[in-house]
Amino acid sequence: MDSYLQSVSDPSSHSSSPEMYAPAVPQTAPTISPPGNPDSRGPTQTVPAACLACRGKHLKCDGSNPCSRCLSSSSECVYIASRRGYKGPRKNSTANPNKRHASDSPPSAGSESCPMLLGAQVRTTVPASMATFTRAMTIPDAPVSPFVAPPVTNSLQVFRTPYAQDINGVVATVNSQAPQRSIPEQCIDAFYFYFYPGHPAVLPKAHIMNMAKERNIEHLLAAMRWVGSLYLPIGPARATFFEETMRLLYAPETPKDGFLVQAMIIAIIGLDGCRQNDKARDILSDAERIAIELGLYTRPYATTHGCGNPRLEESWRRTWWDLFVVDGMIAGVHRQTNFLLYDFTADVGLPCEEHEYLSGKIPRPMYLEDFDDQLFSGEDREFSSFAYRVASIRNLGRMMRLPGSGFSPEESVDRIESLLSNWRLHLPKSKRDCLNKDGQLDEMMFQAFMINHACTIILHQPLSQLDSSPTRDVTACAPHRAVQSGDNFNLHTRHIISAACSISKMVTYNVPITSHTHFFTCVLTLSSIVHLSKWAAVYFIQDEEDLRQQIRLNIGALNKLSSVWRAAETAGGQVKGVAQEIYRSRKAQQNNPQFWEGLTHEQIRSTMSVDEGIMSEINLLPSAPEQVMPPP
DNA sequence: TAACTCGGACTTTCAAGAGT
DNA sequence: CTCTTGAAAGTCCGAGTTAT
Repeated sequence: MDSYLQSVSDPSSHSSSPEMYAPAVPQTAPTISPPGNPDSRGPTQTVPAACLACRGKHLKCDGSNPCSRCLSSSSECVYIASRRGYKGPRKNSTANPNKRHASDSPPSAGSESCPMLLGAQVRTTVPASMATFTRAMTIPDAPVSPFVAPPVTNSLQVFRTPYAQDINGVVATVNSQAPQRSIPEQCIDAFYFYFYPGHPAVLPKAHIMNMAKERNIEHLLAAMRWVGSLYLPIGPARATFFEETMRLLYAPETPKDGFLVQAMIIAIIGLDGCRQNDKARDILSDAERIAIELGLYTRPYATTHGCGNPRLEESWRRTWWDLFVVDGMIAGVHRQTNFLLYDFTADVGLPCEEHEYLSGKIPRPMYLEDFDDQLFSGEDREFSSFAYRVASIRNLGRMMRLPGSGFSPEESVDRIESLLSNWRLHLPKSKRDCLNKDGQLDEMMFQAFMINHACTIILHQPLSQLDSSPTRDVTACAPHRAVQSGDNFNLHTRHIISAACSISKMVTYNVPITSHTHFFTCVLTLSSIVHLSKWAAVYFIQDEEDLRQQIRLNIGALNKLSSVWRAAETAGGQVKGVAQEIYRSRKAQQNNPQFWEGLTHEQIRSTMSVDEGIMSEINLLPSAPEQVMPPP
């Protein structure tokens, strides 16, 4: 972090280029102030930087903030740093590897810089310097959005299909007479539409915009813009948003408060999805430290810092618990951190239901002790979906604290299985699926179930009958774990197959798959490992058609997710590679007449046809990306 | 006729290499 | 270190298109 801070905040660290960006552009703000004094220029003089709205429309910008055009159209006037003249990092950069360039394309996120590829990689203690970021990381290829017109000759044209988001998840196309929305505005909209349902800690949009008028939360807005931009094909602006986010997170002027923790959580998830796990973990550890220093985990924090605003108080409670959940998810999927916050005794209130948060009718919070008490008292009180999500991730923490964390004694496995089953059994009727009362997807319950199923697989796989060695190459989310033999073969196997099927079923909820948390990618990969292991095991031949459908669902989902998250692209490519290997191996086996012994003609024909079917699904996946990232 | 779109001329900026 | 060069990124004029 220090090297990054220095490289960003200390202009003297730039040996040959004194400024990060165009000299005419001040570098102190994420949305930079327009340069120069407009009065000193003649009316026809070209301004050094036009705002995004004017640039997009090819219109003259007066350079003030807000510029006259934005002022008259009441739209957000945003200036971003210029990348003019930049042609990639200097070739002889070895002389000063820490030097940061205007749009420093971070080095390839190959196997070294992309821990998702090598889950077993040991965490580095030295935070990555800014020089380790690649532009490829921040700009996934061909991001798509169902609400944005497909790319046309002029890439800016796509932004002329604006959309707005009703906070309940309903997207309404903005009526064509509404003022045009700037790219940053659209990124914020994309954040709220795609990302927010999965991590609803920050204030709802209207309230965060009001907050921005009173407080310095530019770092939070920058993080929201960057993550929102991942869902939109916005070109170079994304790299700028990313750099501004990273700079502001550690800028001296950024206040160390709950908003910073919120910004960090957003950045952590974005980085993790872009396969920058090292950097994500660095920020996670900083976010945890700051959250603990602030006392975010204590009951009084919300009221003390809520300014008498119940919604803001709720936002602080959500911030702690979302950090808690993200810490657990990162530990669970990569198995390189240890879910630090699990051991932290927090008495902060549990979050309320989403509709209550959005409407502002915030009930008095319930607490984790209430939750634990009701489990033992036997009374079935209903808690919020967020609370069940917290409870689900706590089970993951308990599982991770098992002695000998890889291959636990069966006794311990049984104990954790009881916790997982109890969590499911004690759900109130309204929470037994992922749909709310209106039949809409309840993303908090979705994640709660997702975590529960993932725990089941992680817990039982080592003792299961399925040999996962054919899938050893699938390490996109976590290192491969060899299967040990055990006495309870069939029971463990049934558990993981059932969980893998449940995960595949979760793909079918009728919402954009990219609006789920990006950690769903890793859970899909877990599920795919089970499906592929099952396919590789000849004795499961009887339900291959179901298997084919489940693999198809997983692959379709990974394909969709890869349009936003590079991590999904990697996982999908690895799943494809393994499937091809299994297919080749099956074909080789099938050449041996003994393979077909005892099977009817019909079974032989069906097996071969399902194999072909599975491969045709698999081939829809892109191949695993090269170790060295291609330029964006 | 006003408002909008966007091709493209022109300008600015940077990296790289040559020269001092 | 300065100067030159080539190319990418940026500004915004103005012709063409669309909406009112």
